[in-house]
Amino acid sequence: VRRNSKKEEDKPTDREAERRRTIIRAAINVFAKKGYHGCRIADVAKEANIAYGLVYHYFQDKDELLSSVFDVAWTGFVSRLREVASSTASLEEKVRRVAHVAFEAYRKDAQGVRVLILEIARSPAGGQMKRHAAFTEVLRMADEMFQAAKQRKELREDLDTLLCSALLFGAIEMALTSFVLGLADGRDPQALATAEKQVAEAFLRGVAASGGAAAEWRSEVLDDRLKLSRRM
Amino acid sequence: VRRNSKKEEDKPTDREAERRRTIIRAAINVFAKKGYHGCRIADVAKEANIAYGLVYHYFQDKDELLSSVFDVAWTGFVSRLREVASSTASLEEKVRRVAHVAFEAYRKDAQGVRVLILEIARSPAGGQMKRHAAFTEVLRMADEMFQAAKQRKELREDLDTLLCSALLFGAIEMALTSFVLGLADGRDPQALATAEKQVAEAFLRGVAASGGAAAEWRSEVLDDRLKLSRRM
Amino acid sequence: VRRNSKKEEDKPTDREAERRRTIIRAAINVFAKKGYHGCRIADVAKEANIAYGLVYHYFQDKDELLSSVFDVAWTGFVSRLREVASSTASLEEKVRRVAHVAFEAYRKDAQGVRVLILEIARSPAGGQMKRHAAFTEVLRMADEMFQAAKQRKELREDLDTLLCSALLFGAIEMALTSFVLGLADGRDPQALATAEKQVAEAFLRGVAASGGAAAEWRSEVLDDRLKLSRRM
Amino acid sequence: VRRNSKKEEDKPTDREAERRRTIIRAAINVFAKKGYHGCRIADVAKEANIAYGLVYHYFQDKDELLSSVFDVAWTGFVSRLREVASSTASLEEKVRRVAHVAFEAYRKDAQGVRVLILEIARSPAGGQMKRHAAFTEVLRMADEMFQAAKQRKELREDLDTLLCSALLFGAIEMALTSFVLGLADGRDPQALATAEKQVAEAFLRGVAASGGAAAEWRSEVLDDRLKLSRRM
DNA sequence: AATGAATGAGGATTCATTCAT
DNA sequence: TATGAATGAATCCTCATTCAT
Repeated sequence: VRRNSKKEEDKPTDREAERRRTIIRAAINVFAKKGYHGCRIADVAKEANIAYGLVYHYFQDKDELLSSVFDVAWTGFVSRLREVASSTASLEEKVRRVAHVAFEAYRKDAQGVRVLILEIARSPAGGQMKRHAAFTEVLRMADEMFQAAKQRKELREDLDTLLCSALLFGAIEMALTSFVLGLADGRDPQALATAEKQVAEAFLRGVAASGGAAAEWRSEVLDDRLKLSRRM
Repeated sequence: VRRNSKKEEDKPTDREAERRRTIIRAAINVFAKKGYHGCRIADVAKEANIAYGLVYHYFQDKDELLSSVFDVAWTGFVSRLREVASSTASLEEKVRRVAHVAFEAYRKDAQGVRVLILEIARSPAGGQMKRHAAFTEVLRMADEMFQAAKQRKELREDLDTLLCSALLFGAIEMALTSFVLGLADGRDPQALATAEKQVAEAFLRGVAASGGAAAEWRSEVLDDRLKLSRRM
Repeated sequence: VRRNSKKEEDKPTDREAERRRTIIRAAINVFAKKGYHGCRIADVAKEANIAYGLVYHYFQDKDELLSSVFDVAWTGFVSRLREVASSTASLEEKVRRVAHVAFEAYRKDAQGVRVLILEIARSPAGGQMKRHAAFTEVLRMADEMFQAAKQRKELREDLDTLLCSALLFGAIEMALTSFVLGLADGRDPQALATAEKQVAEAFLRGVAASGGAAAEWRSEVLDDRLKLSRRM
Repeated sequence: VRRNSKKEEDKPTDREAERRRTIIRAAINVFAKKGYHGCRIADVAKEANIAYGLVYHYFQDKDELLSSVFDVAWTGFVSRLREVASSTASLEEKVRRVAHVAFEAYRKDAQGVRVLILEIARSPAGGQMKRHAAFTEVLRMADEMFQAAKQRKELREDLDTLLCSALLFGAIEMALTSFVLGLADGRDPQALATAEKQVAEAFLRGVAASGGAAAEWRSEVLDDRLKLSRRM
């Protein structure tokens, strides 16, 4: 008399989780189109093809929805980064993999990355430290990775590790931004592959042609700083 | 009864320009504190110590004010960049100077840079292409700079110039972001000076310790990409 | 297979009636805690430990539930009053019994009386004449009681009977209110007993010490009314 | 050149105060019609002939408006009561004056009293203790009045003073309620005058015909309480 | 009967913008 | 110019009610 598959008993929870995912996905799309603050609950509901009020069954309020969007978009990314950072590979390998994780995320869900880059990672300086913290988290994680690399002599001794972290993610982020903004063609797999490779390569070896005037580097920078400082 | 010297006739215009500047400065401060979208006209007026109705004498509407904020914060920066990019200096020198311009902007007006970085450069993907365009403009300018450098063999041949632009500004921006977010101490001049120097240096020479496993680099990246791609 | 005793056939109805009672009781408790308007269907359902959709099996809508709450709380009270009013006892006895009915109701179900006093008897002036009417009903009933008493010379000749009704119930209600609001301790049986006795006594004999300046009473009230009327 | 009347300089403040009063008056009217909770800001604005956004210039939110309504309606009443209670008149005189204050309030502003009686004095048990406290305040004030009277032997010795307070205000309130509800004709000045006089008179001397069966009063009440208590 | 997901109208509140002074 | 009162569209959120299971 009783229907007995495990599947059926799980369904209620599954349904709910699925709905939440649907709504979050809709929210991500709306973000991508209208931006973080232009995102109205009504838009999300319409995008998700559900009634307005239903959003409030699954999320306390707009803020919780927004936080969830962030979590979903961010958590997977961070856990993949952590995996790479904590591996035993060489620094070079790790850097390439970090770039790969970021570009792969873009390939899989450009929309999500768009939101991450344009809307969430930086913006609402005001209320939500969660994002702030999350952003910081990644830099710290990379910082540790570079510190370890420094001890293993894989990193130039003179470089600050936190700065290296900033540079790596800044480079990656801006590279993706150029795709997000349409300066480069994100639909061209070759372009993405090249960018991914070059980001890591340039980060590791620099952009200057070898044999260049590297020697002159330590010359006094302060002099032209004085000259320049009045210009602003 | 009325004195009619040149001075007096100029004054209205001066006054107006000054008022505009006052309001824009107030807007920048509010942005820095509350973020782009948390910025209400009333807040700006209060920060500028004027009645909020008065804002509408100097600016068509909120959008024009926002655009003006952007222009003020952006224009000076871009013109300084252009100056550097169009100079005859070597690529290395140019890169150092670009970094210097950016860091100097931060030293002069951290608040303004904060706004540029956290609020304006990216966010309101929706309405304002102006910012979009402006952002693009810088990347294109740098692109030309790198193309020229490539021709002069100052840039590694294998690197895409647009990507180099993205990397340079990504690195600079994220380095400044680490100050903006408080990960690094922006009040310490030494920290800023070091960061400025290292950003340029790392961009030019890379972060990898020389003599490292550079040889393995050209080995097949695609292989592990295949392995990794399933993990996401 | 199916047993078909009377019992079973009655049960559905019993069940339903019991459910209704459960829900109404829950509603009363919620009213007492959150007030008439703070009472959401969901709260009632939770208090009754049922799904909130189920409320709609037993009640047409919120209004019917509210009406039912009112009926349950009110009907018993009124029928007891009617019993007293229509008895052949003396006015004094009747008054004491009316007070007793009211205080006994409080002893049995302070929560219910609380609702009656604070929420239902007066408030939603708007939609529901039912309550209005019910309130009126009691005053009319008492009015008749006092008219009869007047004819039997048990009531002072100069007093308006409707006014007497208002005074009696006003006195009782406010006395209970002082318990409901916690000004007097409703958990102290002695306090309740005293209040009950004194309400009736004071209503019948007045509060003024006997032998007092009763004579001056008929003096002109209008005079000081004129003086006072300007002060408002 | 300068216009110099005091009046003009006061105007801004006056205007504001006047507006607030206008809005509060409108709110009172809406309350009287639709009840405390049926009162929408939009209704108040319409009643006051202003845009509803304007309400928010003068009041923080709905709650502050409601509180203000309460204050306006209550404060004057209480201060008049206090005046009476603290005077040196005899208890009888004071009681008459208290009744007069209440009835006069009704004559002056039946709508306001209606709101006080039907909506504010009791209802929103939930949020606002302000009203609660205010209600209590009056009872306490009267309590002190009766305590003093007791010491001067103007009050029957056996009566609890707090109970007397409750009875007095209960009687007055219910008498007014009968007008508010339309059971008695509030537009008939004679009816009001009579009610006022009789409320005080009945409160002081009781309703029972003199020479009645007063003697039997102290007979056992407990006996019939036992009998009655099972009836409920 | 019972459940709670789904719906959407209703109402509070905010804030850009206008306008009378 | 300068002020801030006035306006009302836009948007969040609540909650009574319906409905599929």
